[in-house]
Amino acid sequence: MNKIDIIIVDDHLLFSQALNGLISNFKEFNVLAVLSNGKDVVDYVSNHNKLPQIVLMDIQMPIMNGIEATQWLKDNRPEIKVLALSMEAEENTILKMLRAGAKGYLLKDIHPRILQHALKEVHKVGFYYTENITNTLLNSIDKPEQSSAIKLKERELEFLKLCCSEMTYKQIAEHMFLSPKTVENYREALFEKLEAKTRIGLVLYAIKEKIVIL
Amino acid sequence: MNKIDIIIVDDHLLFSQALNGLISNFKEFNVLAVLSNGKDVVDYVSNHNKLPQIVLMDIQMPIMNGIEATQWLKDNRPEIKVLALSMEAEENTILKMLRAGAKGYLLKDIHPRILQHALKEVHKVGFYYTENITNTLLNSIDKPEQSSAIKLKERELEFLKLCCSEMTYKQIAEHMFLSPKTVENYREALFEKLEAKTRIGLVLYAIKEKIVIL
DNA sequence: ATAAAAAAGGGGAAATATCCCCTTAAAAGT
DNA sequence: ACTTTTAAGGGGATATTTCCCCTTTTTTAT
Repeated sequence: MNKIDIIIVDDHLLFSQALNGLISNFKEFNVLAVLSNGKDVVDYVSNHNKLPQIVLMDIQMPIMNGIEATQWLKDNRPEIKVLALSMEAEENTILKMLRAGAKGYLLKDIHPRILQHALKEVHKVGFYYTENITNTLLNSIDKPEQSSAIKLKERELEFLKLCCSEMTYKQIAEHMFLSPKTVENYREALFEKLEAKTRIGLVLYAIKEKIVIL
Repeated sequence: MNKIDIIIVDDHLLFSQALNGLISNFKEFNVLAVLSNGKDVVDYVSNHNKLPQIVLMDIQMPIMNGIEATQWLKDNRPEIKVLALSMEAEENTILKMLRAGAKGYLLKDIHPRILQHALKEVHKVGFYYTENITNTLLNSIDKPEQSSAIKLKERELEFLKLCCSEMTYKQIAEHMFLSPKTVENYREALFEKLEAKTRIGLVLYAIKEKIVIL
């Protein structure tokens, strides 16, 4: 009987190693590699002949996160199924991950048996969506405004991040090598896009959307 | 040879089960139980004769968190050593956990061997402090103000929360039934206490300290 | 009881932020 | 080739924030 090859990607070594042990005990599966960030997956897939059938992917990781890595796999190796495994139960994150191509989304507080079942399903039918995830999707349909849909340009993002410091606009301008007047344009553009009336509003948006992390 | 009895406490079932497998493979240890929050530890310890020598404790858990559970153990069963195992690397959390009586503090991204070594050390000499933790302690000594120790008065807190909205100070004054000039006093007092130079600084503080939740 | 601290309010000035409307040059789309 | 969009910058006015120094009344400590 052929085992299903799996790659585990998680930056918490203790977790990924423990998971390795766990999955290796499932008779259907073989852990091909345990990697610690998205970049490692890209490298692995680019340099090995034997590829995994399933990648069990964390989301928050350094260098290249799970969303970017999943997108890359969808674009370059669509035959590899990604199953997301994260602690993050936030709607936005789930949506981003699914849009990037994940075939399922599990939370880290599930029972090992669920993981085993999910892996088998992903292999057999190509996906595994829990009730949890489905509900989240339903919720996000109900709300008209999906905040994260607002796309900011590189420079706007840079400006927004700087707004979340105690710099004045003049200082921000210097930092961005722009005239204070140009920086004002950025401010006004963001006020409109993000429906903010003051700089505080920009800061609140940036933090809510995790554009800046505190 | 007597094995060292351990209890694992973590609300992420997948992680705790995987950890269980991992530790059970270490020949020196025996996993007595896998529990999912602080309250379960208190119940377990209260109702069993065979007690663990070490509790491997997560921090963020529902019902009763790791800090409270560790404090309870210190007060009621001081012979049981608690080794904290968390993803949270924030200074405040580490300090709280150590003050509550933890004999060490590991991050979840360590190598399994470190965990094994830490458990052995905790059993042998009673504690295991990594370089990481020691540095954090040193840092917190260097800064005179240990953030969460800053105590704000009721009214200051109310004002601070309002600062985290798009209201102007004049509007905040009306809302608090104060003159704009009095509100200015609050602002200046908070600038000093929280070492902020602008209102943005106040907002960042309030969010960091979870005085306002986004 | 009395000194000290806290709470409330103020004057006046300079710096910043906010608003609205406008110009020019480069880039992108068609 | 031509229009549209974007990036960069400006003028000028008003509102808000920030700063520093001050008074009065009420609370709190000793």
